[in-house]
Amino acid sequence: MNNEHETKERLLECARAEFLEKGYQGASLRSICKKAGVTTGALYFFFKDKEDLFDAIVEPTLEKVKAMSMQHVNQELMALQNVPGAEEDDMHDDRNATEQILHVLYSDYDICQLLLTKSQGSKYENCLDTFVDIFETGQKALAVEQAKQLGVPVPDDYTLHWVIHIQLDAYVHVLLHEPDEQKALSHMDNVLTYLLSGWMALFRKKSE
Amino acid sequence: MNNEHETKERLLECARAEFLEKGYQGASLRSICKKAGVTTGALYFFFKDKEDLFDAIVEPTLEKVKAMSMQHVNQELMALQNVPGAEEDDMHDDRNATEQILHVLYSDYDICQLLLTKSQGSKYENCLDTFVDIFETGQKALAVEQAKQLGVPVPDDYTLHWVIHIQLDAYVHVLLHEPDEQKALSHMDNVLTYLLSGWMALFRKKSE
Amino acid sequence: MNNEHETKERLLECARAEFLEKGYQGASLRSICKKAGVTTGALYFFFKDKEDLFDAIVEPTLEKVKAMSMQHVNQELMALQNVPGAEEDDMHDDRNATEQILHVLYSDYDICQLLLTKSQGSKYENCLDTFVDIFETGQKALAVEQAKQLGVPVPDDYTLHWVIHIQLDAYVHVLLHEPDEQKALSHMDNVLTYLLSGWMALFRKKSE
Amino acid sequence: MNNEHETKERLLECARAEFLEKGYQGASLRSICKKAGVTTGALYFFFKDKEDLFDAIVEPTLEKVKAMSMQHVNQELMALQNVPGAEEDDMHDDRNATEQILHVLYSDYDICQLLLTKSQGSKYENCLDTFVDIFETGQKALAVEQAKQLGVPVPDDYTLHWVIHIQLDAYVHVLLHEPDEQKALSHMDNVLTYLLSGWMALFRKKSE
DNA sequence: TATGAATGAGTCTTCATTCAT
DNA sequence: TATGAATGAAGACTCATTCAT
Repeated sequence: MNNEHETKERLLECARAEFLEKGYQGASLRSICKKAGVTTGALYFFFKDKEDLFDAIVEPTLEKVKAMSMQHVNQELMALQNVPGAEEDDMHDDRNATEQILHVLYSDYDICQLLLTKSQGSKYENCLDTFVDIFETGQKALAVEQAKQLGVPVPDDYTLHWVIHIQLDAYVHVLLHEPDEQKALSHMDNVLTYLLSGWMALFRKKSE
Repeated sequence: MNNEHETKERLLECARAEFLEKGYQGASLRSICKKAGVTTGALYFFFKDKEDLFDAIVEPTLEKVKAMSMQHVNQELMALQNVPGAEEDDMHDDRNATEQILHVLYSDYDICQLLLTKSQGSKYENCLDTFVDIFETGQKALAVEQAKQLGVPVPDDYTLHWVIHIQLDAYVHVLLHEPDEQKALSHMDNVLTYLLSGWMALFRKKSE
Repeated sequence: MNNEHETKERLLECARAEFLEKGYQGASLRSICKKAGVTTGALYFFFKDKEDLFDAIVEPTLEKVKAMSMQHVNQELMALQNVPGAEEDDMHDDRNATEQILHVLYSDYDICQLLLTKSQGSKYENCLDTFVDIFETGQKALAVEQAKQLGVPVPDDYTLHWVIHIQLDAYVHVLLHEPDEQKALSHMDNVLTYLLSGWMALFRKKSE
Repeated sequence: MNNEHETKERLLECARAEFLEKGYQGASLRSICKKAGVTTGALYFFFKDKEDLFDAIVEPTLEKVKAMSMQHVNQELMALQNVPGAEEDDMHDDRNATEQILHVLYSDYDICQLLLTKSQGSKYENCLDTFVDIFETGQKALAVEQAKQLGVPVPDDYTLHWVIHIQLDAYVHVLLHEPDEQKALSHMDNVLTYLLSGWMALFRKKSE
């Protein structure tokens, strides 16, 4: 009524706060509406149900992150085909990628918190798996290529799967424990070293 | 009634199943009692409230794991003081430690699931942090010692903190995705290589 | 908007479907509006409230049937005064009347369903009584005349009242169980025999 | 608490009143509880849900009437096999049967009202059909027998089905319009004459 | 004519918890 | 030890209705 969708925005804001505070299951629509200064009916004018409200808060961010992830994977795949290239560049690329990824994640800081730690009971409970799937293709291709060049066997699927997980966990962890983007980035430098070394170790000849 | 604590045991068992199925918040005490064939009053004779019931299920395991963790840390600390020792032994020790740790975790398989994925809303929501704290002391001492021997600066606290996390995450991940203990152990071999390489990379001279 | 009363018609149509499906009480104005592709406000422009909407659907048919019923009663009354006539003609007239009545009822088949089985909670809950009242006058006159001619006492009021009811129930029953008008009519032939015999039995001398 | 099931009884009583007043759909559990002086939780201790509450009120009566109906049908069937007997006795039997049936119905007067006019939306909406089914077998056997004796064709199924309906409707009608059992019975005498004549008319030779 | 927004009371139902017995 | 009974607040959600625009 006032101006464009003011109430809806207020509802979304209050809902985000409530979900962050109490988690998806613990959140109360009543409480959200009270904070927003409207009746429950108003909420149901804008949103189909609790899940739909959560969706509205979380989907845009999720889509953004998903799109970015796919783009990164595609770039990696293309780089692999064209220039079977220098390691230093890889490291440099990784750094850039990390910076971009972190930036997107920190742009929607609390939405990410919501998805990662407060979504139990909603359909986003295991949304991390989606990203594992996305990165898996790229990582596998990389592993195959690298193994060929080094003349060693390709690490088994389970291990590769786990490596993706641990890399994603690095982002999750930093996001969950370091609220400042700059510090997060600088910390991620060390982490990348760590992860890269680990990754290389998978391609060492067993006999050595 | 029958013998000593039959009812209590039955309640605990049904509660565990319910918590596993629906999570801490989603679980219903009524439903637990119905499955156990008693009335809610009976439950409240044995347990103060919902949280207390969850405690009773989860605490013993948690204590066991905590004790074992502390013991491992202590052993490591002692080993560090006495025998500034051979690397191969370290690797060997790590393997042994991993085996023991996995065994304890898999002994109480579903309690661990409960704690790691179904405790949102309870005070155990972030119980992993406790273990990070426990291992942190040991890991720091190790880092200091190792840095001294290699003549490089000690990695910063944040990084060390994160390393612990990633190591614990390795256990969490395997526990969450591999129900078979033997397979878990064999997989962990690869993972250890990965983690150890990452760890070593933190002590490489930057100039190199 | 488009042409004259397009929206109103669409609302009426959707409302009829909803009332038929869920009954008066179970029907939802929202749901009706959604199906009609308008907002609730639009509905309230055309109709005062839920009852008024139901009225609009049901009244025309009700009036039509009421008018026809009164006409039949009047014809019967007039026939009674003029030609204290032949029985065969009666039967023949009855058959004609039945045909006409059925035709009107089947013309508005689902409105009749609505009134007879889905109007609980509305003011039409007992609309059948109206028709009992209408036919009662005619039937009583007929009974008096017939009793006089046969020299037997007139059946008591209660019985006469009931007879009307049972005759109407015959229509109701056929309407509710036989969707095809032709079959309904042919079935009604047997029923008329039945009803006529019953009616005659009320005028038999008790001594016989 | 007070004495045996006092609250439950009070709930049942208030519920019956509310259902009678507003119908199944219109009744409000809140309102029932308020009248009974308990909270909604109490109601849900005794009854699973709204339907279950309605069941508890209605089932015993329904079972009683059903049992009695089946017994009557069985008696009729047996009488048919043994003594292909005197008509006057039949009439007499019918009278007795009617008396018994009416007595059972009037014993639970308002439960019957509930079932017949206030059950829309519940699973008893069409409970009358059950009774049609019950009586249909008996009536058909009777029709076959009678047709054989009189040397006329058996009336078609549809007509027989309708006859049952109309006979049951007689009970329904009297129950719905005459609150006094004695008056109802005396009225039913006339009705029986009517119905019997109608029934006989179905077996008259068409040529005559 | 009709929309979009909102109300407020109401729906049935479930919850953890209590307590006399 | 445990039951049976009950509380009271809250859960998500739907309702018919209103009204400024």
